[in-house]
Amino acid sequence: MPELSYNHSEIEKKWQNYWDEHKIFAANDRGRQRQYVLDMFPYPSAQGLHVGHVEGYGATDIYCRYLRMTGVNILHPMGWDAFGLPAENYAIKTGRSPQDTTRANIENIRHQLKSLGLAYDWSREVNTSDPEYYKWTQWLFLQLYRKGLAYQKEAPVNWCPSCQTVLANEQVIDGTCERCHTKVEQRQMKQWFFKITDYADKLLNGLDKLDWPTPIMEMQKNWIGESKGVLVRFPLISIDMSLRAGIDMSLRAERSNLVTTKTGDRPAPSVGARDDSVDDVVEIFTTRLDTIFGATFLVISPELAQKWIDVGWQVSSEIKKYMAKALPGKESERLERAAKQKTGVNTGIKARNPATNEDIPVWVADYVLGSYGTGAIMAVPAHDQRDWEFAQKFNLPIKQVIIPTVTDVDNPPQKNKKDTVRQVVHVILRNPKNKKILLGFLKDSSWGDHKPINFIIGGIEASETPPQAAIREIKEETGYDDISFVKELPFMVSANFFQAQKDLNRKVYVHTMIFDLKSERQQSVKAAEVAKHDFKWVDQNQVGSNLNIPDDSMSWKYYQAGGFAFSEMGELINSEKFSGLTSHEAVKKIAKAIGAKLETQYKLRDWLISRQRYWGAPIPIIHCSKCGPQAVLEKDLPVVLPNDVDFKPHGESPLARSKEFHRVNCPKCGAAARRESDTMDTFVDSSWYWLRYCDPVNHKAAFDGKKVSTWCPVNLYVGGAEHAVLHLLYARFITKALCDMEFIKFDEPFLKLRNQGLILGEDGQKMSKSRGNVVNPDEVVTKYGADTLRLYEMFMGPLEDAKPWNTNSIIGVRRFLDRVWKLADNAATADLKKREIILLDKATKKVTEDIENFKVNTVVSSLMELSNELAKLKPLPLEALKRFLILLYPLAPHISSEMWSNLNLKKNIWEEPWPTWNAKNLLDKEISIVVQVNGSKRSTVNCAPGSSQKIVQDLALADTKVAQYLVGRPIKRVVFVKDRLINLVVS
RNA sequence: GCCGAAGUGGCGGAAUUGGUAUACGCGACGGUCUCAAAAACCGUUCCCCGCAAGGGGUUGAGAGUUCGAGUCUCUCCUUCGGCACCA
Repeated sequence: MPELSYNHSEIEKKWQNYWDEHKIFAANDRGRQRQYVLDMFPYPSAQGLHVGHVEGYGATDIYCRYLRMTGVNILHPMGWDAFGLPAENYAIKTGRSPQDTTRANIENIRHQLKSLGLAYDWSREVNTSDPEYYKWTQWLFLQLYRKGLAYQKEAPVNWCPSCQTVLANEQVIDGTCERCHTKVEQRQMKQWFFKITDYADKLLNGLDKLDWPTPIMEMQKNWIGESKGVLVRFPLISIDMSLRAGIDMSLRAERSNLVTTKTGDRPAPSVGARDDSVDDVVEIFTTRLDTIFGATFLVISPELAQKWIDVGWQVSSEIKKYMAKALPGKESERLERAAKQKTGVNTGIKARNPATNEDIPVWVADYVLGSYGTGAIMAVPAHDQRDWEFAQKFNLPIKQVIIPTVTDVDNPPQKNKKDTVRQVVHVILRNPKNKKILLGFLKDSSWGDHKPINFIIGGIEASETPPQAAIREIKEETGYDDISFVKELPFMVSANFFQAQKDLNRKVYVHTMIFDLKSERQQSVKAAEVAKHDFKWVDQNQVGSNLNIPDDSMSWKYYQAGGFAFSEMGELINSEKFSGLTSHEAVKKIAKAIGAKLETQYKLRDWLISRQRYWGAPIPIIHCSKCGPQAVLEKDLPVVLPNDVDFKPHGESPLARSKEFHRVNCPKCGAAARRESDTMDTFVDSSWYWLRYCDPVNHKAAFDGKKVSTWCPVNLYVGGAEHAVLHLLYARFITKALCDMEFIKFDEPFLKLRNQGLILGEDGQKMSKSRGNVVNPDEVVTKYGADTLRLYEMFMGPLEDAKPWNTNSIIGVRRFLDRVWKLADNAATADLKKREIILLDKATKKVTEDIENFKVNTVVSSLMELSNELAKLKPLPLEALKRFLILLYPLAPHISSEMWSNLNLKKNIWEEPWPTWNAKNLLDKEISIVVQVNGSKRSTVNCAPGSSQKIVQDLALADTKVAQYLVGRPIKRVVFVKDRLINLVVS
């Protein structure tokens, strides 16, 4: 423990009280130059704040204190994300009501925040569990309900058996509950959803104009999961069922809300609405229409199969058995099972491929999801890995329709040479006795340095089949004549290269033929052939490293893997008149030819917001047996949580068992009705809290539009990255919805976002109670002070990085503050010398720019460097000390306020304007310039800033260290960078 | 498997965005003060050769672009985060 030169507890408390009492940080709605800087509000947990909070909150505090001194009026509020499960679970265990524990936790955390000296406007505090707040959360629900953006439906939902409630997709992590990591089950339940899918495209496009970290934007993009493709209708043949009335055999009608096209332009329900369908039709979605000639079967999801059964499809017992296994399954388990091994059953139904007019079998398999696209796919095993695996397992035909085109980089096609196309055979000749493969090593000098090593190669003559050509080439080139044809590799490749010997560019289509040697009998080979290449038998596992032409490398890879799906784009083959087109061209042309419809699909699902729990905002709906679900009248809000309930979860909300709560009259007909007993996901509360800060005590509305436009959208938002697809996505959705309803005038809530990284324990692991590596910020504040803790957390490294805590390192920061404290001992009135002004102006520039860019770690370094320099000055001019204290103030506000007040000046330190610097002062009188010879540093020379190349070059040439490198080597070139370096390039 | 971020001393990390790599701090070592210890202060501290002057090497690995690469390009390796049968 170091000796402390100042009493941090005393002075920190003193200034915290002063700021509080004088309301120094209250935001002014009428101030000019406004900025809204927001922290993600905490959940008031019993554990209180952790050091991770301090990092993010500290960073915004520094930024705000700095901005205030530059004359900006800041809104920087704080509040409580107070609803949620832990309080309720604690109530179940102890019987203490969530209201009580939450209140106590808030008291504690508010105290912690104040003890860190964070400059919040406490008059705007919000608490999402306060009826004055959740009244407006319920109001928000009603607005969405009226707009058709909140709806109830029976659907398979994620059920956490431990939390006894449903979860949103975003809250399921690796098939487990994000809270308790219990495996999530699927249940069929009637639940409330917000129609976030209506905004899929807007949520995606809106990202472009935001200043957000790339990883967060990428995560949102992936979560929204846009893919552009087409819908293709496959007529069904020989389906054995009683309904041939033109029913759209896809899941689309039922799930139309999930297929998002343009907002407000959703497909009409199509059951019975098709007048053009002669046969029943199954519609599939594909992004690879270019592969349709390779669609050798069709797969429907168990969900779609069930729908067919529901409308009268008579199925075999085999299918029934499969459905029983595949369908009711909990989806996570189903996926797990399917990942290991594909399963499925042939339905016996045929579908007509509209491109080939071939009839292909229709299978049911659980690797096709009922919840995406149309619930049915065309399977193209040659070009899709999943279809490939399925085809392998069930012995279904695989037809290659896309060919990869490779270019031989060693012998690339050349400009102004004749282009030729030909069909060729490449032969993999195997010796079954020793498993060796015959490779040809070309000797022909026309190939230059890059002599091909490849299989036996030859052109296919017009009169030949590929196997015939292969036999001929084997005999001609190698003399082996006792051979047997095994098969053609079902994978053609195409290669482009320049053939110097013939002086032309070749594009070849490679048919790879596999042959076995029956015996080693060999005929003699013509001298001309012998001169061209050597043939060598190469061990099977050496083949890959020997081959040096890309087409054979690729074929060999395919051969060795036992085949794979080639899923990249390429050139079409075996596709009738579309053969020869690129994938890209083919999509449009085939779509036009078969009448496929362009469509965009999203992975995003609607937001499930009901929770079967107590500690949340009740959903303001009344169920009337006559009138159906009715919105609670706005004048009757809030629907208040009853206090006297049994918290124990039973799979329905505890509220359902409070008669007093659920017995109501229908607001429409007045008859006895039942109040909705589910509460809302807490992410609904937090999706709009930042709006309430602008007008926190409004009793008549959620917020006043004018007050919101005063501050919003939020200029800077700082918080953890774990909310990437939760809170941050939901808040954007709610903002867009409120904008469309004209409650607000902007459609993005947070213009600039920064994430603080995780603070890890000293062991480099994530902090957790079970690991025992949790650091309590209160202890650090008590021992070293809030200024030290704030400074240390900033000094650890870049804001957004994950950083391990190191208790030892804190001492360095505290030592720094102790030295700062002692600076005052040497302070005296004295004029600043030129050198000192340069020092201060340089530091001012660095600190200012780094704060603006959130590079707070280097701000601390700069302040340390500056204080080390100032400590050498005896006496230390008063103006220098003042400047230093101002620069330090945003980071360590207590010590700098105290030292400032000790100087007996008129104003408080935070009332001072932020210092500026004079660009002229940033230059030293003399600077050192690096002298390089051929790019290596050899010396430095000193000269005045701005010196010309001539001056610097003369100095450099006069330097003895440089001279020794120039002996006998004339200077070819000189690179001169003003004020930085000179590089002498010699031969 | 796919998407993203990142690899620099014993450790946390700097590097004016292509121009003196290792700032600042921790730790370690040596010293001052002390009966002693702690604290504080001063000095040394990337690696190798050398008594020294000096020289050589070094930013996960390998190639490339450039007068010059931690920084740009490609390939690969490792770690972390996200998604994962999304057709």
